[in-house]
Amino acid sequence: MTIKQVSEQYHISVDTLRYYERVGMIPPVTRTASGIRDYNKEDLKWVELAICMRNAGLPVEAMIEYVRLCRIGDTSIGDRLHLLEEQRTVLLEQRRQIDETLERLNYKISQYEIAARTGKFPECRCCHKC
Amino acid sequence: MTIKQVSEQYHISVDTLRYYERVGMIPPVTRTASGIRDYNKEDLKWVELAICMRNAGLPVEAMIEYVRLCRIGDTSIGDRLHLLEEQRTVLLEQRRQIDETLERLNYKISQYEIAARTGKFPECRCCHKC
DNA sequence: TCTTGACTTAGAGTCCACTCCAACAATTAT
DNA sequence: ATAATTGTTGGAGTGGACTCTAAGTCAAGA
Repeated sequence: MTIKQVSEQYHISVDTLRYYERVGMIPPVTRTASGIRDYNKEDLKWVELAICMRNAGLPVEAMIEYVRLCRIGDTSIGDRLHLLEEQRTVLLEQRRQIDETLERLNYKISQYEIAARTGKFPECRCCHKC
Repeated sequence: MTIKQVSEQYHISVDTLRYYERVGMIPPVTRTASGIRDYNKEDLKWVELAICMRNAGLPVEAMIEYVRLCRIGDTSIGDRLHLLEEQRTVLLEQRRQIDETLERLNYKISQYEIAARTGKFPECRCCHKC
């Protein structure tokens, strides 16, 4: 699979795909005899994982470290487990923060909906007059 | 309340507090006669809101626009409601993405726990041998 | 009064995660 | 065969969100 096809399938730019490989966020991709990238199934799995992690906001650095650990073999299993658990903690905290903000947003939106209908804000416990 | 006290109370640097004000992410803060910031209750509410939004990962730009709309008065209520709903959509999508990544992470972690105990991976449906 | 520490601004610097560019090589279409 | 497209690299540029520095002002204690 060419870089362009991968780019289209995963809605990610070819520049970003090359960047991920260059910095080690995914292992080196399979190449044709003439040096052109030809993503195989496993390469795609790595791409998918990288995109998933980045979409959740995890740092590129963490993926680079994970890939590095994978490449040194079985002796790094404990370290890899530790890394994954750390990133899970980060995501759980991030989700908690999002939920907190969503609650605040929902309250503000409800006040604004009343304001939009009635022309003025109700008895508003909301911060700074909403 | 001085900038330093606010900085300590909200675990945010004084530089960031000044930056938020400078770019318009919060309205101008109350000052003493000699020009020194003296955050009052309402100023603090704005700081709190700004921090909450940023912690959830919402862009500074969105808060700037919200503050701008608030400052032009009641005619912007509809626009403010629209902005808040947009940001809520962003957060819901972000949370969905985090949940997806958490699921993947949890599966990988479970495989690694087995591997760490037994010394090798179980029949692994996980991508790239975990 | 003097020193110490906290405050002010404007502007420069940093870090992250891309994103773009130049110059060239390989493949595909006509 | 040639033109267009897609690929390659190394390196420079960008945008977002801070973070730091310089040069100076203000306030509280000895």
